[in-house]
Amino acid sequence: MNRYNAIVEVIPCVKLPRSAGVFDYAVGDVPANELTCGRIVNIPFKGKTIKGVVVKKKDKSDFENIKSILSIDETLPAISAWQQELIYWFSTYYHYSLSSTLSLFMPVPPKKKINVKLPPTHYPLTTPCYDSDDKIKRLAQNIFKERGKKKYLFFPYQAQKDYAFYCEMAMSAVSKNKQTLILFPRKDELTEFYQCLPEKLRATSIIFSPGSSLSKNEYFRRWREIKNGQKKLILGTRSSVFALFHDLGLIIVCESHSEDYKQYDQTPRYEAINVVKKIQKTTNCVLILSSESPRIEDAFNARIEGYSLISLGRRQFCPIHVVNLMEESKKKFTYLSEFLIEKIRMALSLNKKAFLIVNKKGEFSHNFCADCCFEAICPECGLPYVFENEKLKCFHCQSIKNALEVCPKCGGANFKRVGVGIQSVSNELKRLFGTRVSVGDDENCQIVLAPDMQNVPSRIFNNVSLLGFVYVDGLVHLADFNSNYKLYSAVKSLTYHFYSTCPTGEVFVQTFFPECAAFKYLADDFKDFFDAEIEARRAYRYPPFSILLKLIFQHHDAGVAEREAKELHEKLISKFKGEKIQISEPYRHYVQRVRKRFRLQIAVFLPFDLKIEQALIKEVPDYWIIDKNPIDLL
DNA sequence: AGCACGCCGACT
DNA sequence: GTCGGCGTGCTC
Repeated sequence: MNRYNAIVEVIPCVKLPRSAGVFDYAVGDVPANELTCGRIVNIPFKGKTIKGVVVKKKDKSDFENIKSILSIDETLPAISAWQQELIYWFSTYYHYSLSSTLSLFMPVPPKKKINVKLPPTHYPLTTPCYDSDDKIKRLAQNIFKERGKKKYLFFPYQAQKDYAFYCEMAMSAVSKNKQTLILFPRKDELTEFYQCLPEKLRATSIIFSPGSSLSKNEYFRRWREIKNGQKKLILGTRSSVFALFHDLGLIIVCESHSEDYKQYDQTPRYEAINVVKKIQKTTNCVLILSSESPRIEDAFNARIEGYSLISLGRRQFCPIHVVNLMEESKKKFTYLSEFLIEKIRMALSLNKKAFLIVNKKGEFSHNFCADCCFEAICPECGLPYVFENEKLKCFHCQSIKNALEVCPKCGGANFKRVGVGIQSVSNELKRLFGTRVSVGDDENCQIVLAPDMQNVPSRIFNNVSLLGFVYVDGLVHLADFNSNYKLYSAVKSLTYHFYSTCPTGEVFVQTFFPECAAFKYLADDFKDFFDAEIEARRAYRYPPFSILLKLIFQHHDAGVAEREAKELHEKLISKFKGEKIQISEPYRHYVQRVRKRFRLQIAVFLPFDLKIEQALIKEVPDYWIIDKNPIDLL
């Protein structure tokens, strides 16, 4: 086995644990000159035949019982150099094995060709197209003209105009025969955009996001169309960054502040934005991050790397008014300020709707025994029961329990229900304005309440003239490095969609904490919020001033989980003491049990030194979950 | 990660 | 006497 180049290193296309590396194979009967790096080959692996990618040729292997490559896959184009670089980067950056990373980028080809022709997913054309104008055209042309300038932060102006701008950009790329990727936070936003695509773009566009609506075969077919360069405009959600693009000229990330770009509940816990940033570096395509409130790390990074800031204009008369509930409550404690009530009354009198956010479900958020202060807690999740419909409900696990009649601690029967809830606000509004109030979208109601800011479809703003944030203070109480940003960006984003539909409307935000950074800068430029936030993060060495890792271990036995976490913590402390590394004590997740398992977490703050990071990760067993750049530390 | 192998408890 | 629970170990 010492023939020159007789051995190749192969990344097998299977999911393997973090610690797995590349695998050696003998060239065997395959013509060695065709076996170039990047070629996709069929290999025997664990008794099965699977695909793999050749990444290196060498003379000998340290491994004893080495198997041979079966054949080269002639039907699939090779993985190009920049794509290999991307796969290696992803693997090291997110501490995810090369094999697992490869299987993200390379779907399994269907076993045999099935010619089931599904009718093409048909979306009706709602509005004809976006109307572009000279200003939009000029901006789009300038971007492709400017030599050297590749990276942009785009500050949205008005949804229809911004969409027109994306189309112009995509059109320019198509005319240069380059591919464009446009990322959307969710499928809803994607389809909304797709519905209004000009015919010329639609003909060369392809929606690339896996899910129930897309069969494995269809997904593979589209993957190959993108890889071959047959389609030029790729629309997708988070995971479409794993398409292997043919000749990419442009990436646009819509609403880049969205948490949906981070896979925070499943391994690998990656960020689509960091992946496209890497793609930009390796392909040198144009990258546009679009958001009124870009992620702090993106804004910080943009400043360092000299991103250009662009926009179609500034909204002149669309302010956000902050209502100080602390002041209002001096007269009488309230979650509904007289100011806001008056604004609702005005909207109704003009036959307009009011859309209100109450970011707390149920009726009352806490149930106390008035005598001994015992609070009813969900035994499964450890979170307070919420009072709703005369019952106790846990909005985390959805369990329902009869309301307590006697206190289990002191035997008293004297309960008090406190705290805000969407139901109690709804009841209060019904009392004030009659029955024209609904929780959730209802055509017949003039006052519509919603429990969250993320899942609000733009069409809901039709005929709405007032957007009110009645209660969003919940996030302020959470002691977390990112909660100010979460709150600020969510309010900004919803306001943008509202003003896009209703430019003459008004926006009000109620809070007991008007001095909190999330509210203080709402009416100002993003820069003002950013300057305050970045200083806070610098002071505590939070990202982007360190690399933050959240290490997670879960087990159905609380004792086992605690012991395991303590053990790893001690090991890490002893090995990395003295380095520029901060390691938190193990702490419990804010939900006591996640899917019946106790969850322990350790937060690690690292310097920007890959060697140190990898040395630390080496000590973390495969069964621990690693969340790099977590969206919170809760 | 995912799947096979392996060793003990509740059944026909 | 078997079916099946999930603890341990391995993939060139």
